[in-house]
Amino acid sequence: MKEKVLKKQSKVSMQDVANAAGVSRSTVSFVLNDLAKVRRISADVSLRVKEAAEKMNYQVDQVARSLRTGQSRIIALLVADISDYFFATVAYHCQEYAESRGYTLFIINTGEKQYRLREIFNLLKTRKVDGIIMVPIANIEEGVIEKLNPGIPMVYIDRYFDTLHTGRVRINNYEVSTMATQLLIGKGCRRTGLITYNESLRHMKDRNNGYLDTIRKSDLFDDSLLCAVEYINYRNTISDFLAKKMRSATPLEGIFITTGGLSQVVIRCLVNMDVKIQSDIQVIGFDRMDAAVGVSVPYVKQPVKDLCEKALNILIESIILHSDGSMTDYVLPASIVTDSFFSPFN
Amino acid sequence: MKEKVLKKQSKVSMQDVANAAGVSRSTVSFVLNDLAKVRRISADVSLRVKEAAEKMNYQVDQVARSLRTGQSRIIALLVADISDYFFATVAYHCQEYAESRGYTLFIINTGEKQYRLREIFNLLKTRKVDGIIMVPIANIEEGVIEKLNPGIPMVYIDRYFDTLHTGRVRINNYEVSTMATQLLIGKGCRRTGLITYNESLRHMKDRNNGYLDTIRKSDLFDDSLLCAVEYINYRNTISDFLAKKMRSATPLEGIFITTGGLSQVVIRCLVNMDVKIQSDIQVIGFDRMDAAVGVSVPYVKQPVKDLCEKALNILIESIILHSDGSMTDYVLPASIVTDSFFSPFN
DNA sequence: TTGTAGGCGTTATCAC
DNA sequence: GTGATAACGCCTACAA
Repeated sequence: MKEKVLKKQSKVSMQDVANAAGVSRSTVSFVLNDLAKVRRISADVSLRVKEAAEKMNYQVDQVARSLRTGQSRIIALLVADISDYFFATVAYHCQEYAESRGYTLFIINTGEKQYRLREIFNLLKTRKVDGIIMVPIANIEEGVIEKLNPGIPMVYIDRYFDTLHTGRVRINNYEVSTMATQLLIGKGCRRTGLITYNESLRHMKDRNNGYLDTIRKSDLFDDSLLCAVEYINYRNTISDFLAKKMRSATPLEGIFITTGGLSQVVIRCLVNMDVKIQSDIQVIGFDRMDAAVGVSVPYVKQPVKDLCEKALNILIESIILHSDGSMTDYVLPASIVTDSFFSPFN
Repeated sequence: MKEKVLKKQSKVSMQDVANAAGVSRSTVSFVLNDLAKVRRISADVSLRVKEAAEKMNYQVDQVARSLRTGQSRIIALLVADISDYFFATVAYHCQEYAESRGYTLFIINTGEKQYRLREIFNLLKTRKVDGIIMVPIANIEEGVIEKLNPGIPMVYIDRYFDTLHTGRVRINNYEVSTMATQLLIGKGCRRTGLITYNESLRHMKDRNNGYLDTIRKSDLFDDSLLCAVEYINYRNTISDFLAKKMRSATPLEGIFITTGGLSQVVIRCLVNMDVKIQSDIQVIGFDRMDAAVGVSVPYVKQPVKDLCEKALNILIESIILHSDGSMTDYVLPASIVTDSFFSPFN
């Protein structure tokens, strides 16, 4: 007979609970999955099952469940660089919120490397990951990611493309850059520079264009004040640029910087050159201002926590509704903070 | 409404490959798991199977495999705070190395919260995670973690306990703190303070004791120069401490700081107070010195990458050998760097 | 209202 | 040398 009375080691299976409660496996399954009411299982039996499960410390085998259901209650976060503070903060908030929604977060570091994507997507597929939150890889071509994704619901966060391929959550990059630039102009800066990445992704183009359009509108455009760097060796590029511009007869009066990492470098260079921020020069940075010691550097503050929650909300909804392509373009407003001491994020 | 056809396509199972190759599932399994030689399967069949699998883009279903084997080729990293730069760097390197060893890394944020551990361990157990790399939670009592761990191989990284409960990888905290303190004394600092956490874990006690023993040996001990902070509100504590000590008639001449986060705060406070680092006061910090703009602050540099690789090596070995308790205490030497500009880690 | 049984895709133990 | 055939633990029609 196939009565599975035998217990394997210390592992408690559903059958064990069923035996203890004197019911069948299916009854246990229904009760523990809160389907007792739907299946009209008696309160008596229900209680007996729950008590037995509790007493035996029964834990659902998620692997077996995944195999059966094709789902995993796992969401993957594909982040471009986990050692970057901004992304690490994204990871933190996604983890917190995913957990509160009953999902496990799987943090994967793409390292900005496109060649890894195929393998990563395969992995996620074979692990039956339910959904993906992704920070697109720098300078990747439109459509590449979607082509590799084997049908897993996905939402972009932070970075995005010209076209809306899939749901995405982001800040109002263009508008906030406009505001920042206006702020600098309003402070009387006539020669306002831009330090940014040479990047094809739209979020960066939006930040750049917010600056450019505003500068042009005020007739202050000067090509030589732009510094668009590559991802490699940008420290030297920035250092050289600033040295040249600050030593000029007509030095920079203001700078807008489009990412947190670049802002760090700029601040350090300026301090190194003994340029007094907020008096010699006006600066507006992006994200964290850890490098801003002794001075209060205004910066664009992204609502990271809200971004993460929204991204997960959209993703989870499309997982539940099986609506593969939730084409939402969710925009949260960023703000400009003028005192950054000790609280770069929140 | 979207079509579900896309989803269906990539559902090629072992049976499909077997059919295509005209063999049985088991043969396919043996061939693809490199057991062809052991099972003495003909080169002919072997090739046929491999070609079929390739052509159909067959991917092993990891969930089904896990259910069958009880393993997952997943390693979990339980990190105390993923938004901390040091730990984010640990995560980065663990991910990279785990991948190169054929494992997937599952990054979990404990958030320093002990009450989460039970649930997390259950999760890992039911997902059949093969092993754990853990940064113990701050101020947790000895033995608590081991009691909750349901038998999953584990290795500690960075932080550790008095007793060797499980394999661990760490730096020579006591020795490097001693070196740092000697360095300060050597520079002529007679009043050298310590800024550290009030923490029961051994790694911190080692850092503190390295300082204390050295200071005492030189007869320079002064209780009032110690600042041991809690994890909450430490910024104000430090700020107040420094303000008081620097305004004193006999101000601090040197400071040793035992973590990266604290170092940041100290630097910022000092700069804010217009204290000139390296002339008014000598400082040796820990880990990253992003806050150190315009000055070169010496700091203790941990070999993060090596720590991670070693931890994974030990863990994977004990997974493979089924040797639950690899009681290795692996110590890597940290060094003291005197120029921290632009390269805090590596 | 509860129980039976089939199957998810793999691996492993047998026979042939 | 190769192929049936059990498990692994769970969910869920479908019976009873």
